[in-house]
Amino acid sequence: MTNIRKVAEMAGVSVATVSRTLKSPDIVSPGTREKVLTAVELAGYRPNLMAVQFRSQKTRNLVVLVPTIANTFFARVISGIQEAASQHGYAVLLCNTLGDEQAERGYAEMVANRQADGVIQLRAFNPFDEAADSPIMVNACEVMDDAPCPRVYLDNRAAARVMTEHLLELGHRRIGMIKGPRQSPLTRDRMQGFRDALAAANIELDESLLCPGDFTLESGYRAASVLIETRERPTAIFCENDEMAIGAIQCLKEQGLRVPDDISVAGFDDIAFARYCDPPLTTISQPAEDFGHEAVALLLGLMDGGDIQRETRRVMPFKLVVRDSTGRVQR
Amino acid sequence: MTNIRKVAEMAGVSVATVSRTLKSPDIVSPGTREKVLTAVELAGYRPNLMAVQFRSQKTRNLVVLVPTIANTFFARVISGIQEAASQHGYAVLLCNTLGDEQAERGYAEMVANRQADGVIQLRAFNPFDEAADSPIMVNACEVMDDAPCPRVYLDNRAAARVMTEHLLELGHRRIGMIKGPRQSPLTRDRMQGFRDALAAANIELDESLLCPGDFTLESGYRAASVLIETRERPTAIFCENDEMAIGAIQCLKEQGLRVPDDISVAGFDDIAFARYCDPPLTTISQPAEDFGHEAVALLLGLMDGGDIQRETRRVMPFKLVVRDSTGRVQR
DNA sequence: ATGCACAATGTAACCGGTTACATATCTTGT
DNA sequence: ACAAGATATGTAACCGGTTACATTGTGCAT
Repeated sequence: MTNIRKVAEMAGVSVATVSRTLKSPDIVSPGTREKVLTAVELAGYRPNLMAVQFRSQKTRNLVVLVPTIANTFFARVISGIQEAASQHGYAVLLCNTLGDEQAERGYAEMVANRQADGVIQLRAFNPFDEAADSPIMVNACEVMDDAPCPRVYLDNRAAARVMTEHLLELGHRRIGMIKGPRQSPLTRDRMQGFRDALAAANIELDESLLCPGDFTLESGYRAASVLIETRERPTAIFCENDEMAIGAIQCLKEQGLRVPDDISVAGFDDIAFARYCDPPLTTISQPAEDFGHEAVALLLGLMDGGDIQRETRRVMPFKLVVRDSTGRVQR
Repeated sequence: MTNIRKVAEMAGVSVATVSRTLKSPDIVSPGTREKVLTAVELAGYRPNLMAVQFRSQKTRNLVVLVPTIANTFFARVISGIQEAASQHGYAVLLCNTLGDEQAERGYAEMVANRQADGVIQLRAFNPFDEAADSPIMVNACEVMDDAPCPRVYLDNRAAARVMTEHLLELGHRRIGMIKGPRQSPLTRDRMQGFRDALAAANIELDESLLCPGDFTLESGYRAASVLIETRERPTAIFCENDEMAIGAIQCLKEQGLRVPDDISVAGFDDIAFARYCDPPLTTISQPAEDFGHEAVALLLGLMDGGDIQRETRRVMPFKLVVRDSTGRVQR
């Protein structure tokens, strides 16, 4: 393989001159520059990035820990990360962890091992040693309450409250909820927003209308089948993501219920399918790609040792998108 | 940062002994091994992977070029790649190219630059210099006819033929098709399978029933709205992927048509949503994750210089999944 | 006791860039 | 004409592992 020494020999200069010609052309004389560049061309020389990385102790790789890439919302966030990263000359090492904490710890070690310069964690779990109090990490989407790093997230509580108020305005009083995994702070926050709205409207929450789910289509389907069996059926169901909402709608329709005439359904995330299901889904839209952009920006800032502190937070905006899956309550 | 020399000093041995203790413990005496291991522990020593990679000239990174990560089928393939790669100690560098050939060429250079050991390309495009006749690459899913590398793919022609025969058996004679992007060999092959089945049944193909699409929900919706305006409306529509089928169904229902009573719709891929749309979609299921596993296996074989040749091919199995979106033709 | 095989460990070259420092050459002001 | 500074280029150390080769030590056969 052609290396810098061979090129130097061909051009009749020293290795330092070759290196300088490629990195800061302005400090070598035009004549030598010409000689070196033709030699580079002739030899088809490409600097060995591994040597560069080794020397500079920077990989220009970012590790991204994602619970499931199969989730369309995460897929969009990753697109955003990828886009921002390559704009800044970073590559993305994707790690589909399926929530396996041991695997996440392993991937986080890639930073200690110098396979990557930093980590973007999309789940509320700290894969670093507790002792390390300032890991090179940014936590996005599902954030920890006490993350020792910058955070990018949605005000899930406020968003859930807005959606609940929308349902209340349509006259719904018995509202079911299909929740995410128990340990997810997303679930806790969205639940809290739901409670806030009910409390403000002086409505008592019927705990039997809270159903667990895990953000998959299947779990939404199963949860809906449970909810419609309750003694007094809810007139609306608020699902913590769109996949579960779509699963729920399918179940309701199979049971002969009309959406939204007999029962309203709301989702969360505004994935592409939300607009194309039947009926199109009322949901909360989030700027998924921007979560990715912002996470990368914070991580790069953190690595630069700039003014990004571990307390830094970015709260992203949301929007209530009303489509046809929610309607005025019938009596 | 603690390096091997510091550990050697702490343990009172040479750097070679430390290296050997960690790489082939059996060739150092138990006594020294003990000393070295405690020193490693004490110092919290982690070998600098960049140095290791530099020395060995192997990165243990694989580049994956994917047209859109937002496509649920590709998301599953990537899951499979990731899984197989990490089983073999490789990390995945994900590159969401959006079909930008310039970007793909740039990512392919990561191999020449030693940022990665090989490439998995999920699109029918050769990002390497034509001159390089054996790039370290495997082409999967959308494969080139003349790829200079191993291939993993479905017999799309046969699968499309099977689906078309299913529609013919249900009595359909006027069948529309929503195609993928013109330049995709997937489209060409599925079209060919479609033609094969019609020809075998002695049915002439009405070219006006072929509609272009681009594998997105939106394009399926638009194409369907065009198809139902044709003078003599088709009784079935075969879509080249599930996203377009779901978009099409939504359009048909909005126009007051019942699926499958008025018009049947078939998809391709069997994504998770296919089972949960209304009506559940008849489609072709592909072992998406296995495409990923197989692609990694071939790539590793290619890198080992084993018996994997550039002519090697793996044809993956498919299955017709009949659900409720296709039905007997009404008259 | 001598020689030989083999095991355990040490020494130092090497991978391929980058860059601090040294050296040589050319300007410019007095 | 000469000092001082600027400009251009070369030399070699360095990053942190790995490993060929050298060295030393140990056991065993003769």
